[in-house]
Amino acid sequence: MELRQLRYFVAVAEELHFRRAAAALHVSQPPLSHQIRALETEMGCTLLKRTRRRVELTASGETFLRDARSLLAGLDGAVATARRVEAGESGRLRVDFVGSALLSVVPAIVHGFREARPGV
Amino acid sequence: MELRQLRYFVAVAEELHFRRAAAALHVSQPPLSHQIRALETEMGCTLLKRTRRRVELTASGETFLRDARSLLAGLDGAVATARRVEAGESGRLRVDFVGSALLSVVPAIVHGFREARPGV
DNA sequence: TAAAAATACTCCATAGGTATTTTAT
DNA sequence: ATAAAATACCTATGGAGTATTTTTA
Repeated sequence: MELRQLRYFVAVAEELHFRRAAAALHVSQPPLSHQIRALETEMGCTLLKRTRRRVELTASGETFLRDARSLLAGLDGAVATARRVEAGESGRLRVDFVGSALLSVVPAIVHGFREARPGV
Repeated sequence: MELRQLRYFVAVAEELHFRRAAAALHVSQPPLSHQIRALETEMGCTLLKRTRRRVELTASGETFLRDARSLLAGLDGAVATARRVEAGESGRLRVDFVGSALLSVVPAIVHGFREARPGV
């Protein structure tokens, strides 16, 4: 399985139309159909129900669509995080504090920092 | 970016050795080096620091390794979930309950169910 | 019958292989 | 000097394109 197949699947699931999805992806319709079928074959799932006038999501398709979107978004986030870490390497934060701050201020700062920069 | 690159990166990060990672992936070393470099170029990050005797992870590499592993695991989970939904389609669960259970038993069941079948 | 997806085939981009060079200790 | 990654180059798998057929409402 490759990310291309997830991206193609999400596009078809959003358009519910292979030709329009293909246009949105800047590819032609047959390769798109082929990749979706390869994905379904590998997963052993029928993700889309094709009828003459409409394409609709099956139950497993609905489920996988949510997960695929979340994975693609997670990937974007992971790349963005890595880039921030890369950019911050030469500007590492120096934190000095007195002992009494250890159990109050520092944990709060760290907590906020980790929320702002997930994965760091 | 493609999943192959994430899988290759995780393999190299685990072995910290291109040749051994290539062997584990059943590919040869040059294509592996090439894919890792393509990944780094696309991300704009130096994920690995290559020296003569050792390969080591940079800060962004450490961060991205955690996220890549989590994404790959998430993908496996998503596929497994979709397969369970596919298999369960003809056996959907019917739940009946009395009003008084709404605020106690049902939430507990749903909670346990969602833990057992993430994404459903 | 018409609009849309599936097939058939062709081509080419690129993933992957082999041979070799470069590099760092 | 040597072990390991990078580079150069070639091959071939499979992703993508065009033309066409099949399908079903």
